[in-house]
This record gives sequence, C-alpha cells and structure tokens, in this order.
Amino acid sequence: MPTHEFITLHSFPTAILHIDCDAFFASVEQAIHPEYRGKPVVTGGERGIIAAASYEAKAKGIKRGVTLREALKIDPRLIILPTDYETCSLFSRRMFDIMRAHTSEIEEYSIDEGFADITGLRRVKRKTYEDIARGIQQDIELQLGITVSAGLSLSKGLAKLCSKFRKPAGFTAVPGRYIHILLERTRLEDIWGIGQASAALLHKNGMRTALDLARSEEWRIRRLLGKLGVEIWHELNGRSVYPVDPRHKDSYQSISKFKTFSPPTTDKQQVKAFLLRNLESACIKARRYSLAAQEVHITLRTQDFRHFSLGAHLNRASANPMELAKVVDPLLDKIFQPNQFRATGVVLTKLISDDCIQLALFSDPVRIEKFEQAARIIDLINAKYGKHTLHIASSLAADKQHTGQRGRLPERKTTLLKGETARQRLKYPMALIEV
DNA sequence: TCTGGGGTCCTAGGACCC
DNA sequence: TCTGGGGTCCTAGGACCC
Repeated sequence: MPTHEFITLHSFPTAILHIDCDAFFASVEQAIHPEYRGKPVVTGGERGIIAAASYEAKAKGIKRGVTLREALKIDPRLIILPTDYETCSLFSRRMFDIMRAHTSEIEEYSIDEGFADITGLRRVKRKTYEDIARGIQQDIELQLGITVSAGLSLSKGLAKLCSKFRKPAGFTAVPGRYIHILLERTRLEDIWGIGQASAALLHKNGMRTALDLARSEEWRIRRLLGKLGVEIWHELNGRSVYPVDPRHKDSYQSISKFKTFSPPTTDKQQVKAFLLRNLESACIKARRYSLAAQEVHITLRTQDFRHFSLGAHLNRASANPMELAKVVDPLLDKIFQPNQFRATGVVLTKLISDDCIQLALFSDPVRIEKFEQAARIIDLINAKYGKHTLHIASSLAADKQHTGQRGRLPERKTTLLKGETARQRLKYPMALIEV
C-alpha cells in the first residue's frame, strides 16, 4: 500500500494554535477561592445537573451531565456552586486579551476556547512555533491562575485534536510529518465535526480511525458526508480550509429560548403560557442587542422526544412580545395535538438591526409606537425588579408550574397598562401584571 | 444516560412554475 | 384528461458544536 503523503515541505506551512481551558467554570472558582483548590468542585448547582467538574471531581468519576444527587452519593463533601457566568466571562475576556498581546489573529471560538493563527511569526519573533505557542499558554496560566491545554498544528481541526490529546495543562504540537501518528490514535467521533451519526456511517463503511478517513478518496467522503465531510477531510490532511476569524461576534443569526418543565402537560393553555414566557425571554435578549426578528418559530417537545415545529414570517420585524404573540397563537393552533409535552421553545430568526425596521404598508404606526413604549418601560422595570416581574398575562400559568406550587398563583393585581384599551386587551393577550 | 440550553450550518424534499 | 421533465425557492429537521 502506497504511503499517504501529508504535507512535509515545512514543519508548519500554516501554524494554528488552539487553546482550551481545563474545566473552565470550576477552575475559575478555584482561582478566586484558594480554599477550593485541590478539592472536588462542580458548578451547575442551580440546575441540579453538573455543568463543569474540577479535575479532583473528575478523578472520582463526577463529570458533566451527572445529576447532583448521584455526585453527592460518590462524594458527600463535594463543593457545589452555581454557575457564575459573569466572572467566567471576565476571565474569558482577559484570556483573549492576553492572546491578542501576541498576535491580532485571534478567534474567540467560545467562552473557554480560542484559536490563534501564528503563521509567519516564527521569523518576526525569531522563535520556533512551539516556543511562541508555549509562551502564550504560560502567559495565560501565570496571569489568570488557571490551566489551559494547547494544541499546535497545520489546521484548526488538527490543532483541536492536539489540545485534546493531553489534558489538563498539556502541550501537543504535531508537524506535518507526524500527523499520521496523531490520527491513528484518534477515534472517528473525536474529530471536530464528526458526531455520532457520521461516525456510525463511517464505521459501517469500514473505517476505524481518523487516519482511515484522512486516507480515503475525496469522492467517497463526499458521497458519505457531503460538503462538510470534504472540509474535515482537507483539515485532517493538513490543508487548512477553516480560517482563523478574528472578527468580534456582536450579533446573532438567531435567538432561542427553550425550557423544560416537569411534570409534562397535556394542557394547551399551559403550553401556550410557556411559549409566551419563552417569547418574552427571547425578545428581551433581542432588544438588548438592538435586534428585531422577521421570523418566529415555535417548537413543542413531547415526552418521547419528538419535536413539532412551525415558523412564520412577520410583515414587520419586531422584538416585542405583545406583537409577536399574535403570530405565535395561530402557530400553536396549527401544530398542537393532544400529547404529553415536556418542553417548549421559541426561536427568533432573520434578525435585523432594529433601526432599519420598515413600517409595513398597512400597519398602524400609532399603535406600534405604543407597543414600543410599553416594551421599553417593561425592560426598565424588569431590569430593576427582576426578569419577568412585569409580563404578559397569558404567560402567568408558566409561573404556577415553575414555582411548583399547584393551584396557588402569586398574589398580584392585573391592571391595564396606561394607554391600553379594553378592546386591545381582548384582542391580544396583553394584560400586564403589576408588582 | 431516561436526556439542559443556546447556537450554526446543511440538505432533502415539497411547492410552484415553466 | 393524461402525460413529462427541470428549474428555483423555501422550510422543517437533522447534525453538530460548546
């Protein structure tokens, strides 16, 4: 069998670094609280399911996805913390700033992962790529007091495999001539972009390792996995097709809010209440980013994990729950059928900046302005007194189950908002709740 | 494993139109 | 009334990621 040629002309024709924080949310807690160091710590306490586990906890078999009850059975002295998203975001921002001090070609891939394209820096800094990469890694660890794992190779896909290869605090560099050794030890499902479904398909076609995939012919990969598969195939062969993208992400393609509830319900009004609550949450986020949706989609999930979804166009972009509720209502009517539902979701898509909203031909600008005013006031009040303090009346039933108190509603008065007429209130589910 | 939440992108297939 | 075939556009759902 002829040997497969990986790029060998230079060690790193492109040099891509991947930095991956070790047990990020738990590590941040240990960095801030010295008394937690060396001890098993988990975060995600607010949801009853573990979001991140320190390496001390992982060593005992406590990992992501395990329920708190099970974890406590393993170690009753486990330190359980709620997710502190604000502090972790701060650490994240500082980490990327440290990386950017070395090069501007930095991609913030997620809160705890980033790429750096250091191609060409070897000459500028008169250092090997390995030394540059290690320098970045050490700077982060010294300045933040957390450990990260680093991977250096010819493409993002390979760099990610490298950083995962040795963890925690690992450093793995794989130049062109050693790619086959890395791929030989990599399972198909560990490749970035290959999930369960694709791995099973490749297995069925006789492949076992990432090396099998890399050495396949392009047409076979295209037939089995399509366009995405071919891109991964190139990346594994050391041909970088995913550029490091330094643009700052400040917008969204979609905004979604899902919520699972227990016990499941068959009641349509209950389902509707949850949908409207999702809708309100999604709109709050959209308004925070000055976005408005041109499409809204709803999803119902049944007890046996089937999904029912439907979307609709709006004749005018909006981030106003009272306005969007008019669209959600008929959507629900269309897809609802008797079933045990355990979750609902709302997705806002075709998002545009809210300063380029066009007035639809037949819409009523006066009424729209009223809605806008109401939305702004609601945002203000909720910012001050807490999310959903003021909300759509028809979503009230979502509180009932949320708090787990059956049949007892919070004692609040329903009032009409100033300027709202009784007729509008009948037509739209827009009676608001006063604190 | 009885399964959380928030995203992105791709694609098969239906609707509609020559 | 039956018969093709082919193009485009769109959407629901799948697959994957952290």
